[in-house]
Amino acid sequence: MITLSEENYLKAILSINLETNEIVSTNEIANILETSAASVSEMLKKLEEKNLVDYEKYKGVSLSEFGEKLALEILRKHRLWETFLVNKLEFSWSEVHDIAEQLEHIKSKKLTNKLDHFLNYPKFDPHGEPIPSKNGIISPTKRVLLCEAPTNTRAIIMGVATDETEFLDYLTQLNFKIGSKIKILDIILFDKSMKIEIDDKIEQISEEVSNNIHIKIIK
Amino acid sequence: MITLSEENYLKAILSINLETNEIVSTNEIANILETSAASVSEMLKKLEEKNLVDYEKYKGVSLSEFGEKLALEILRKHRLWETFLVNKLEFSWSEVHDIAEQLEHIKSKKLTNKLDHFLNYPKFDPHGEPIPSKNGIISPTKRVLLCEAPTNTRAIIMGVATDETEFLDYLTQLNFKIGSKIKILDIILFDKSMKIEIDDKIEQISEEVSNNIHIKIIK
DNA sequence: TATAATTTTTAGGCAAGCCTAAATAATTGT
DNA sequence: ACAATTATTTAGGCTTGCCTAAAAATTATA
Repeated sequence: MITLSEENYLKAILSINLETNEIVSTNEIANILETSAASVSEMLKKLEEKNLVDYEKYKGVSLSEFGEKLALEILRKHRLWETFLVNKLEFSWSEVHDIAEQLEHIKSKKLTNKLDHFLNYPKFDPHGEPIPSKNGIISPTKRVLLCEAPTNTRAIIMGVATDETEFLDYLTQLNFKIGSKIKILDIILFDKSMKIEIDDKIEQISEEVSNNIHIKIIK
Repeated sequence: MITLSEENYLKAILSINLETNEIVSTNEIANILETSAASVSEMLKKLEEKNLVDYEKYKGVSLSEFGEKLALEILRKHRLWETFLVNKLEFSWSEVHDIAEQLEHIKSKKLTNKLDHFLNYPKFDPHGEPIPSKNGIISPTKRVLLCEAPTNTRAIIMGVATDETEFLDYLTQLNFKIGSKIKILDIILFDKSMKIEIDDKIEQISEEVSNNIHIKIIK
């Protein structure tokens, strides 16, 4: 059995490694977990014992195959729960992290998979971070939302962040489709609404809409 | 801050007390928590320190006002999560307990209340146990389901256990309403379907239906 | 009511996970 | 290259929550 602390160490190692792609140092872990380097050293020895990490004293640590599998499961749970909190319980993006931090430790594969199904197999969490699949596959790219792009950006629509019928109907009406090429002509400071060029027409969309459109920037 | 172990002790004391209405003994707690009486003694001292229980050595323990409040919150969370798992994620009644045992320790009042709202303020969990309200009010009666009553029972319909439209429409069609007086005329052994007398008419309903009707037995 | 049986508490220990201080290894700058 | 700095590990201690064995209190029984 893996303890809650061990799970947090694995998660920390994974998240540092996803950022740096390098072997992870004791201090980096200590910073993230807000603990002492001494405690980290101790724990790394235990994780090595359990074959969850590959650790060389004074050199650094990386996840073993098994450790990575577990860490990805925790990350998957974290991001699925965040999605649940925002999409189903109507929490705002900013307040879900601490709760998901607790929920990610709930142990039940069946629960995770049923939650995934209930949420309609989301690919990104409410922060735009990719959700690892059941098999531990994780997209390397953070989603870019239309609302985050600056004026004059040219982009291709990649997906939507919500499946609400009203929203999808509205997109159809605007002729916004996966693959459509758009250009941001203007962003109104007051309400962050956008003037968008699409198919040689100009449409104005609110932030609530641009917030829910996933794009890839081109050129 | 209250620890996970402490929460489990409070919950154990509450559940024993709800059954017996008496001061709770060390051994009873040890049995429920599958731990030693010695450990229980130790913990009771700590809980007393924190004003969570009233404890007299060798005599027994009861929850303080504050301890009871916390224990009811945990019970509320447990039963709300069970309801979520069954009603939303389509778990069966029998497999949710262990998962809810984990979920009940998630700390966020806002989450609990939003979950309650999302579930449409259920009064009973999938096992028919009453769910404590936000203010810690808990109905003293376990729900009785129509499917659990024997032949010849006269009863009044008190509520439904699901809000599915198809189900509610069917009830309307049968003229089953809150307050309707019914009598169980016969229960078919083979499929547990019931012959019910209502308004001088006789209707036959399947177990799936009787399973979802909440009654009060009369006479 | 005195003794036996049971229940509960105390005493002493153990593992997990944290800490600080001290020692050791690795890295950096000259 | 080697001294100074920084990073990491080891040593020794603390708390929480558990354990077993023994002692003390309570309850049951003869």
